[in-house]
Amino acid sequence: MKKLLLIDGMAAVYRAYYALNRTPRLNSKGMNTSCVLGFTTTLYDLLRSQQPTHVGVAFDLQKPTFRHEMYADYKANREAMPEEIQMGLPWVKKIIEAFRIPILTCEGFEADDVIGTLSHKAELAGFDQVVMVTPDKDFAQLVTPTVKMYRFGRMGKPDTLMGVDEVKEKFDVSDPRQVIDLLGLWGDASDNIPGIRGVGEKTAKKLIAQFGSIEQMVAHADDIKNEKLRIMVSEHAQDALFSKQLATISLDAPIVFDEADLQLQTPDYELLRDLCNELEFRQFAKRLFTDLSVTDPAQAVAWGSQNSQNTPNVQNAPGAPTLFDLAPSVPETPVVESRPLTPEVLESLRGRDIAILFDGPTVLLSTSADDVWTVKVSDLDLPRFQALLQDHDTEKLCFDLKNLKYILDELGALLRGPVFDVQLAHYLLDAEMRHSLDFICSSLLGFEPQGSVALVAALWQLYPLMVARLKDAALVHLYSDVELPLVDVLIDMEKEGVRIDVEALRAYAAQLSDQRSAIERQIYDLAGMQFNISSPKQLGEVLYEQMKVTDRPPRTATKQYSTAEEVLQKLSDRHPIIPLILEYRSITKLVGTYLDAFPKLINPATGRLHTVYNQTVTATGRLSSSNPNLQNIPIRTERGREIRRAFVARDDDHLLLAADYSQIELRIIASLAKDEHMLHAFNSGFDIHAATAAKIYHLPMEEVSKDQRRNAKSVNFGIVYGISAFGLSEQLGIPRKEAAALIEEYFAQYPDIQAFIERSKQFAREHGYARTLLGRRRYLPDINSRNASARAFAERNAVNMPIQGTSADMIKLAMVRIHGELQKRNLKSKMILQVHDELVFDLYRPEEAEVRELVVREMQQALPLDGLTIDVGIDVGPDWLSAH
DNA sequence: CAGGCCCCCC
DNA sequence: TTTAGAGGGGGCCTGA
Repeated sequence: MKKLLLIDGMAAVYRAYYALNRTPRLNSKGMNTSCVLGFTTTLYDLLRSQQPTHVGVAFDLQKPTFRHEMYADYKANREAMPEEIQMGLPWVKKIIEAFRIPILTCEGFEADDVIGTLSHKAELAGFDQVVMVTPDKDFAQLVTPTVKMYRFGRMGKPDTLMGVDEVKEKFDVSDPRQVIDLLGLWGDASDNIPGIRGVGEKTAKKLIAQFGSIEQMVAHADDIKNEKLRIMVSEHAQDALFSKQLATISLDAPIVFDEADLQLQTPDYELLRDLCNELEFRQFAKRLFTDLSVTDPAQAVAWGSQNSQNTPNVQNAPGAPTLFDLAPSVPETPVVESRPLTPEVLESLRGRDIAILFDGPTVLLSTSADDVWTVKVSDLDLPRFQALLQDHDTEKLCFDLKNLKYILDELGALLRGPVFDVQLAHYLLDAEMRHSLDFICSSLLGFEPQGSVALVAALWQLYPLMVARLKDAALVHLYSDVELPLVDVLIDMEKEGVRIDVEALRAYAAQLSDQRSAIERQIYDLAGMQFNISSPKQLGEVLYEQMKVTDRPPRTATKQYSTAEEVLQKLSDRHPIIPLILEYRSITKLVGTYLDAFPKLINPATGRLHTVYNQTVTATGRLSSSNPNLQNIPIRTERGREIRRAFVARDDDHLLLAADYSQIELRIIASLAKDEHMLHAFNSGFDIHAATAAKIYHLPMEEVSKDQRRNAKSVNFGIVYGISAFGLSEQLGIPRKEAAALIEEYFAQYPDIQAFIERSKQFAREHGYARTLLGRRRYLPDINSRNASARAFAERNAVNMPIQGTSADMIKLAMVRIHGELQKRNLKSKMILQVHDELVFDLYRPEEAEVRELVVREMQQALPLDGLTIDVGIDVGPDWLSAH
């Protein structure tokens, strides 16, 4: 059995870097070792899991290759290699040497070609198995029964070992070697390889299958029946052939296949140990030590010892066990068996901590990673189940508590006692990651549990991990006192829903639709043709090709014609059709997104509209709302605002009450920055934007003009978002220089704000994350990036997140308290909506005074800010519009 | 069904 | 030569 493992060295280094550098690893000398450590463990794990007999790591020589010229654009735009990787590379090479693995290079060719050529030659030389380790799907072209592709997963996706079957399934091509034709034709957006625009993946597949290859297709392009396709293929024939050439991996690079050289050797333990010491890879060294001790206690004694004389010289000793004779150290997916959840078992589980998971019609309970019971919901002994869940003294472990409670609710079961929600905890630990249980398991446990039985068992492995990490990150308070109690609040709000005046909605929709029809006709008349106005593609063609409303058509990031509102706004006096299109768009949006959508979403059982609040979506800690999204109901324009009239109180005994934080984000900045001027303006009840204008224009407040106030308001907003001169100039429609001057004057007048912004960035640079007043975190891995735009993005987030996130913390706390008070006092008024800085209630009229007082007080006191009082505006009315 | 584009909110 | 260049969201449409 001969098995060759070929690793793309740079790809492994890059991937290691991006995977680990979220929390940069610095050793005591200040060296960032993330990519070296990641590479080392990757290499080690691959050797352990793949158990090859032969191995090699391929690198580019970083010299011009035959592709360089063709790739010129791409190479020029390519992001510079991060400094950490540059520093790490020599160490990576030392590690590879210590493992006694040959480094494979070939002048004029890239690592891909080295891997391609060697895998091909190994196959010809009678190897039983070749595994190519790479992130690149182009390698699918090389996969055969002998050659497999071990593909690094991209962000959050697991690695996969793909053989012929998987490649076939994935690429849907009968002969995997034909995959190249598809890739060539389609292009690869990530590498800027030109494809054929206008021909999609599926069409390409069909065409290639029809002709056999790209070359054949191009040669016989005239035979293509579909006119559009025929033209596309003929016009872009060169692109297609070129793309194929770029994406083709060489199988004949001038590199010698030396079987003896590639043979797996016993590592140079002494060198490895020294490297681990020098780099301070304590965990890895410990793992190596432990693994070694399994096979050979003599080695275990030597490993990690400072005295190198104790290191046994096992190098190439015939018959000596090598490191890689060991079982794979990549955690294997544990096999968990479940037992039937009988009434007797249910009874016996009383008093135990329970993990609960539902999988469709099945309920799964577990008391440890090894003990799982399942039963069909229909066969469940309900009374005993209910009794079990209501035990005050036992802990309930779950995933997605809100959803679980909905399911239990239908069964009439109530959850009591302490609860732990793995998903919610994971959200607090790293909000921007994915929060599916599969993903959490593979990223934190290193394996993907197969099936729900394994998943419910995995909860017990995740639980201590999450608790420890919450403690380490000082997130326990936020978890226990904010997010977890909020679950019940959100459930109640969702269940309450809001009443909609469907008739008003329908009448308004009809009225707007009539207006739209008239506008539509005018547009067709002006264009001289009918087309789909809602299709940006068609609209772009009509405006810029047919009508030529401008000789410099604006483009989107993907080179399509842009028809964005902002763009059309600027062109609006070029042709009368443009204002009509904007009008059409605005009406279509209102009708499609709101007026037509709401009636369909009204729950027939309650007659009310129930949104879903998602607690684990946003990067900053805000909630989001969907189905429908009730956080984006129009208010800015007259026409849009009307929609709010349809949001009405429950009945004649009720009114809607709306309470909102006034200028909360600016207040938070003022408080965090301890800016006296701004605090004073707020505490004196000044119009904050006018006060700002007065300062930057050096005028008394009374003399501030409307325009000056508007400018100041934009700067204030800009501060929240992470200001830039460009953004401000766009926003205000003023030259960039003026915008820059405004910002400069702002900072001169508010030095504390500027200092706060700098502090926020500095904190993120030092810690790798931004945080709110309550300690909520957002990780910013790009904060020290060499890529200026990535770094700038991270810096803006470093400033914005503490502000937006603190505001989210505040209103969440207020919601928990208000909900608690309403329940405690047994009030009939209900909290029904949250819109980031606003809460809406179905107010029972007799309770108006009490609820007003309660809501304002709790909102103000939920999270006191240093140096200023928090202002809450409050109003009531029969509908949402009049409650503003 | 995903991705692009667009537009509504805070 | 073109675009993007202020944070956070969600929904609709197209094209396959």
